[in-house]
Amino acid sequence: MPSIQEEIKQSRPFRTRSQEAAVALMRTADMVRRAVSAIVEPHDITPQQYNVLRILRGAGDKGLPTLEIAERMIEQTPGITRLIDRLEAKDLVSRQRCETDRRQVFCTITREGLALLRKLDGPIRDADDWALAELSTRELTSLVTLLDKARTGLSAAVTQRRSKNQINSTRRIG
Amino acid sequence: MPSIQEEIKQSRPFRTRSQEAAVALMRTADMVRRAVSAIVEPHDITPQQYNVLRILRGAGDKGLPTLEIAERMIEQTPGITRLIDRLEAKDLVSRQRCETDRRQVFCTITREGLALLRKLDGPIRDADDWALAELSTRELTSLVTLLDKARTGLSAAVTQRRSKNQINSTRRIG
DNA sequence: GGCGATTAGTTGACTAATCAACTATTGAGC
DNA sequence: GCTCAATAGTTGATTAGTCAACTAATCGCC
Repeated sequence: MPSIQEEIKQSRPFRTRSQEAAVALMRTADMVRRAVSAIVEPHDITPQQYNVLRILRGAGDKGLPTLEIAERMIEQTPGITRLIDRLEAKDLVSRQRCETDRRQVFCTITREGLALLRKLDGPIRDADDWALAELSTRELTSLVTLLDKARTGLSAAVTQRRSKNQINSTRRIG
Repeated sequence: MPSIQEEIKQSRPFRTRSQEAAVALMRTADMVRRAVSAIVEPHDITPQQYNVLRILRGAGDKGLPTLEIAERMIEQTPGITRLIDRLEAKDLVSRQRCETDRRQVFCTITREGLALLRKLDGPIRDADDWALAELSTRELTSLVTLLDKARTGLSAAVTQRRSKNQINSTRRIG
């Protein structure tokens, strides 16, 4: 098994365990991201676009307003408009302005979008299962619990930089 | 504590625990990435550029060849050349062609680069510690162990798409 | 020592992400 | 019902990431 120190060939060991944990977390997540990428890219969508389609399938027929989708994404992005532009261009998503509140635009997954997801469901589930096959059910539960706990602390740290819309650019004065 | 189901407001629960774990992993990693980003961006470097500087500091005076850096990065990227171009433009890194093997280019961190890292060391360590403060030392150890184990399975799944150089583009025929 | 294969890295063309600034619509208070 | 603030989303300009194709240097080996 690849200890982190070995894997990144860092000469000195980690100063703190939390630093080691943070690096392990990021490296593992990157591998998962690339595994997902390898599955969805042959169908000409990115992992983020896949994420949007999954969210919209979960949302059902009435769809969701654009920024609501952005909030639910696994990786937050300010580029939600153009992300959905690209999905709309491929006819995987359709948009319609809300009549009761004309500021909002509801996005819905199309038949084509649903068909694409159905093709990907099996491979993605298999990949997740196989990728994490090293871990027992108990270990998976434990991992999820630890990650949930970590996010509790992190949500304080990140102080929810994007309230709803774009990042609120807390940059230095200079 | 925010259960994942709640957090992403997914109507139906996860089909498998490994899927839930994969999502928890990615969401947590994204939060860590943004926390790091919030610290390093005011100094006009990206988290990836920060990662390169850290690697080069670890490598010492003799530096490292370009692609060796790419291999050690937390998030793999094929754009290593231009990433280092940007660091060189800011005088944080210097490059020098290797005399014994003129194909290689050794990259070294500059005095300015080291000075920048010194400014960031404290805040980054504090952020890691504080962010993961919800977890006890035992829990952190457990988390690292579980993540290491997960990567063992994943490295088989991802089948090391980039051997050394760029991604070897195993794309569909059509 | 010459020739094909391999390795190291760069470049060009294209796509995607980012942030600020903008329009359109709604809500709140008077 | 008018004005000011807030919300929802888009657009423009710039920067960064991606992949294929390329150059240059070295290696294997006959």
